Amino acid sequence: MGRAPCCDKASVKRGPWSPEEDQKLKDYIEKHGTGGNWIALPQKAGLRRCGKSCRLRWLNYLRPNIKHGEFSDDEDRIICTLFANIGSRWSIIAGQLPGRTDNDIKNYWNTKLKKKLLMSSLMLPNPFVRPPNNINNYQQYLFSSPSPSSYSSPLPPTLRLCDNNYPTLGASRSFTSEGFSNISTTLFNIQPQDQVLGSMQNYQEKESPLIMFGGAGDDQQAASSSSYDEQFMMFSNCGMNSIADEQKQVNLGVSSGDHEIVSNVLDQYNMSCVEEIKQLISTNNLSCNSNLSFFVDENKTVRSEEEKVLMYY
DNA sequence: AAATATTCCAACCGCATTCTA
DNA sequence: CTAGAATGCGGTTGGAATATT
Repeated sequence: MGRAPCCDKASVKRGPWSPEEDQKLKDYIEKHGTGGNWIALPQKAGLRRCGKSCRLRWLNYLRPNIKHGEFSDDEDRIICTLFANIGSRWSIIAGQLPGRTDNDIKNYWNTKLKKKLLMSSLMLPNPFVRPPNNINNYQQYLFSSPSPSSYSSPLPPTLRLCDNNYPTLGASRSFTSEGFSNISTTLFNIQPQDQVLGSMQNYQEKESPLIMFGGAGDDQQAASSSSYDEQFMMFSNCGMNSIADEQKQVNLGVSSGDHEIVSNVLDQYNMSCVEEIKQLISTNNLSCNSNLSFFVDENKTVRSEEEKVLMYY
């Protein structure tokens, strides 16, 4: 038993509003107001529409002083700050932005602002502060951490390293119609003051998968966001999930066919546990965009755990 | 130029809350 | 006080517009 419909759907017009319908609704409300009864309004206004539909059309489009078009930086900041604090309470957020409707803000967030945020990493905890040592679940930490409103600016211009200082190797190959080219590598020695995302983006050929050794946390975000189609591999002794006990961790985001390149890089740089890792890579049937994590525990046993590398979207 | 994919947003849907008889 | 109606809200979707292949 579902809820009774608010109107007879068969006798009511649906879909986009015509200019004539808009005019009728506008004229009626300007002359008589809503009368506090949306259900009765369409009939009085001579519209074959559901009352709910009329209400929505009026509130989101026809009522005076509705602002359409580009959102300003200030509006972005307000939306970001409020979203970080109260989540998707669109009507409350809209209340802080004169002329904007909840629907408009919701759409803007879902289609544009969220992506913008991802790139600027607003949703990460303050990158200048290393996470506490006693966390064992980085994802939990991330989502429960204090709101990013503690930022001096809600939209930091770039990511930065926290207080780590890892030599970081980036390796990439270009992707052409002939297939993948030979691997090329670059060694970064990233200092805490370096702008990681910026250097990654400068380095990374736009359409290349990326392999990275070293780095942690936001380096991983940088790798994922600056790599082609999410194809990146990251080998780190300080990963997203095991900062607390300082287990070695290898985070991999690999696409199928990458086994060879991984092996080559591992050989070339004489990583510890190379054999175990290579074994895991070859025995796991890695598919495109799959993400695996490998942990090396105190007994130097490599353990694999399939998990999504954290992405905030 | 055509086909296909992606983006965007107005509108819909159904649940939750508030109102009112 | 209570049940049913009305309204508010946020997630989802259809399809037009635009971009890409």
